[in-house]
Amino acid sequence: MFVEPEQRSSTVSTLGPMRSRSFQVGPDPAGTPPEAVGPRLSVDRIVDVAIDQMRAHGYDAVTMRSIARELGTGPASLYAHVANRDELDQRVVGRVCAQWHIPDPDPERWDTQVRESMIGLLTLFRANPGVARCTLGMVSLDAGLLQVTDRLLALLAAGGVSDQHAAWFIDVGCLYVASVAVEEDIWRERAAPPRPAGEERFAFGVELLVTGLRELAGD
Amino acid sequence: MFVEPEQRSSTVSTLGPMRSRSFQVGPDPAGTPPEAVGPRLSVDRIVDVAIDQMRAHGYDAVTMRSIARELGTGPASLYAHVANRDELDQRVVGRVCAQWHIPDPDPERWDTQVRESMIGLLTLFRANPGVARCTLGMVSLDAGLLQVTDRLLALLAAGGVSDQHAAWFIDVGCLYVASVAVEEDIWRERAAPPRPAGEERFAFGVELLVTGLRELAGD
DNA sequence: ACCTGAACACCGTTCAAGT
DNA sequence: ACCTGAACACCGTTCAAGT
Repeated sequence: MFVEPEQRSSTVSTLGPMRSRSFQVGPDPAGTPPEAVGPRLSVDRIVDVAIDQMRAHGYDAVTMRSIARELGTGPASLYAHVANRDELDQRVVGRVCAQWHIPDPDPERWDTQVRESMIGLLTLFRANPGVARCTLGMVSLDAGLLQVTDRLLALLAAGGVSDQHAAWFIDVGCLYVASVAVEEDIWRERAAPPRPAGEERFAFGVELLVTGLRELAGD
Repeated sequence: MFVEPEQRSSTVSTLGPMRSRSFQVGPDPAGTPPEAVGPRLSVDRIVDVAIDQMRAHGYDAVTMRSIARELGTGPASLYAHVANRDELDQRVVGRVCAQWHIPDPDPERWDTQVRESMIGLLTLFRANPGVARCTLGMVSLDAGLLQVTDRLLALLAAGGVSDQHAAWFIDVGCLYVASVAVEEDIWRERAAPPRPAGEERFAFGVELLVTGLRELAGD
């Protein structure tokens, strides 16, 4: 399991160590700080590369060293931008989950909306193989989900779910989705065929949780 | 994160490399093969040490090298008994889950028995910190649970749950229990106080799953 | 068959030094 | 402040050699 020489797409790989300020294009009015035109390293660039490498080669192939290599530097340079590997993984989850769309609550069909949201998260993990594995080391998925937690809480509140139950449900639900995604990643890496009836199995788990919640909120 | 000199309990640490056949006690009739009296290394001894070290120092502190060190040999020696680290982790889970007690089905209160079984698994993981983390790399917990899966299926059958739903429920249920145990391990390793209301939170998840199952099995 | 020492090809992280 | 080379203290695994 190693990272190949990388004939990956576009821009990133063409940015060698010789990139300099003189390549600047467009207006550069008086006070534009240097960072605005793209410093060699940044948290965003590091997270970008981490996600790209996970998608291309799987979670295990991504290391501080492989990221640094692609950015044309040594591993030590990354530590000016992220504290350690754990923080990097957390930021990767944050970046991906920021794309998670949760609808405005419709009290008539809040449970369907919850089901759809959980499927949406799985879809996101499937589009970014390896990222789900980053969540396993985290104490709680919530840390990477601050942005969307409020919208999820609103959805559940529309169904009459108490704040406490809602918080616990989000915990359990995200844990379930992430676990399924991690399993799928492992199968994919072993080049095993996707488990038959995988979709039904996932739907059943979602159904268990939502039905349980509807029932418990009813009384 | 390193393994301390080990002032661990009883027998294991006193078995030095000088252990010899002459310590044999009891009858040794004609044909007893040498393995019967305890070879220096064996899968069981390796798994024993792995579990002991996880309990004492956490999952991350246990490596092929730390296990070999305690057994008075080098890491290469372990590979005569286990194929790799993944297989070792799987055997650790198998050993611990073999202690999982699942009651004979009582159709009157099958759902309570399911609840109690899930609490029983969490109790087992709590008694063996670090072991839950071994399950995360496994494709499915089932691999380490062959022994008890049949008894769980019987329990669910007594509640009128279909075989397919039962299999899926066991998957989801075990995944949930293991995830909660892993979270608790991480908190413990960070010396953080156990999350307040942790017990209630776990019970809520169990309740979601069992209520959902009862409802879905009802129709 | 079982065990070993030594090596291979890696890790994450630190640190003094440079700009 | 940001970046670097070199080093530290590890990993899992392999392999030729021993018994």
